[in-house]
Amino acid sequence: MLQIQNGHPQGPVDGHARLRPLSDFSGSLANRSYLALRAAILDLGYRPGEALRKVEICAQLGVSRSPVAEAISRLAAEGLVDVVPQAGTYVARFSMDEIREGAFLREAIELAAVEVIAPILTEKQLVQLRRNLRVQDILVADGDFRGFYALDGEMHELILSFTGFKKLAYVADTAWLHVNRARQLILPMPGRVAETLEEHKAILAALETRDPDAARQAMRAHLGRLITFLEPLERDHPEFFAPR
Amino acid sequence: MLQIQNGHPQGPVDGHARLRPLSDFSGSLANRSYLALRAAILDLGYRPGEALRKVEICAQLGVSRSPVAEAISRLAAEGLVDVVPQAGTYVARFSMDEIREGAFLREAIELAAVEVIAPILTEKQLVQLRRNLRVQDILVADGDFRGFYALDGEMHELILSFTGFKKLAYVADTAWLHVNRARQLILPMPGRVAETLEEHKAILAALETRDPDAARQAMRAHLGRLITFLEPLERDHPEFFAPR
DNA sequence: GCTAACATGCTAACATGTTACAGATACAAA
DNA sequence: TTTGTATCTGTAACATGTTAGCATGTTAGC
Repeated sequence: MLQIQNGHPQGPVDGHARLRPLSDFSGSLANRSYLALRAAILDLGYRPGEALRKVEICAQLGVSRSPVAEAISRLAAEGLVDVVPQAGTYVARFSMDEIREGAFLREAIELAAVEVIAPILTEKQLVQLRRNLRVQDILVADGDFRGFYALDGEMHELILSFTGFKKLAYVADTAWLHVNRARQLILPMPGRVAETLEEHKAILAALETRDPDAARQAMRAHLGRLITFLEPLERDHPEFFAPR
Repeated sequence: MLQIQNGHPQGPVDGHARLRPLSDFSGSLANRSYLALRAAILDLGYRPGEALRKVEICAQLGVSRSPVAEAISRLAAEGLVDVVPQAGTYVARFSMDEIREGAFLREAIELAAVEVIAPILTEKQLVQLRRNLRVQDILVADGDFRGFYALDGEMHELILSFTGFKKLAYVADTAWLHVNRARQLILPMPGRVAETLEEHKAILAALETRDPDAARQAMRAHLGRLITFLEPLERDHPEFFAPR
């Protein structure tokens, strides 16, 4: 996928303890290995460009190469790692193109979602959204950014689930993966969090009017603002980005 | 993923010759096995609900279980097969919900695509579209439905590629997989093909005006018509659909 | 006849041995 | 110094042996 021409700069930072134990996850060993690796990559525990040593990972997780191989092939499909045949596996570097593409895809999905659900939202569903927003309010007041991000994600997930389509959230999340990884580099700014909350409220308000176009507009405004905070990243952290 | 509770009805139909040889494909053995299986499933060479016998597949393709296992895990991720741990792998049945979801996702992507490209299309890109449409015209006149479907796919691919995003076409195709499989059950109707051509022309016409809303509308009309032909399938071919 | 314990066959999941290629290094030739 | 070639190392890709869970058929018990 990505050609790495010469030398693979940084090796492991400390050589261990970046993977949570498999007992934290559920499912087959392959699935658990996948989740453990994915979490570590998204947390930047493995740094972009770094080589993944399969034997080391096997030892750390206490499993054989088979489940780890399957985990890595799934990560490759999502674009989180680059596999160079017969040579090595490397944590994918950021790419502003991929981030923009993920944002575009997610925007397409969420705009289509609010458009279809706006006219047919039930009172029960609106209650769920209102409750979520009230909690967001409290978390912002408390300065609990981590909690706020969780509720943020939940709100978007709720909206997608109201379409009745089951895999939509998965596709949107996969698209958003690179954005989420990049977001680790941005310190949460109190002002931005308050703004985000206002944008969420505007989305709910539009949905309450049951006007598809208004809902689209509110959602577009929200997602459009997000990307503006990501654009400067390439300048600020060039070491994590793929050379152009 | 899908719970199969009781008995796995139909076995192999003729037991062989449904897989094209690996030499027809390129890449690693795992990738080639994936492509061969995928093609066979989409062609309905393997029927929905049928069990996939890994050893048989290995023998037919002349490879060991490893590449076939990876191929199957990819197919499972795309929802084309259902893996029941320690029990068996079955070709996924159709599900009208999944078909609708795929259509929704593809519509979301293509509407977003025409919306962004409409104002910025280059003359060169328009020429590509016009040329594609002229060929479609000829193929319809010749009654070459197979060729027409190929050009149809190419046109949608062109439009997505003009956004500059690389994986968009892949996501749209994956979403469309179930629809494509279901489409095998519909005989091409000359009238419908001519209609489709007109819809394609309307899309190009809208793009030529560089009006995003007109382009959205034309694309929406096109994709919306398609799904109406799929809805009767569940009634006409209940044996291929998952029980509700 | 009906139910439940058990035995059997088949499968995915996992472990591990083997192969072949990419890439680095060393060195020879120009 | 540069360039080409041989070798050597580490890795993914592949092959195959092993384990354990599910479905089913059979038999024992009632």
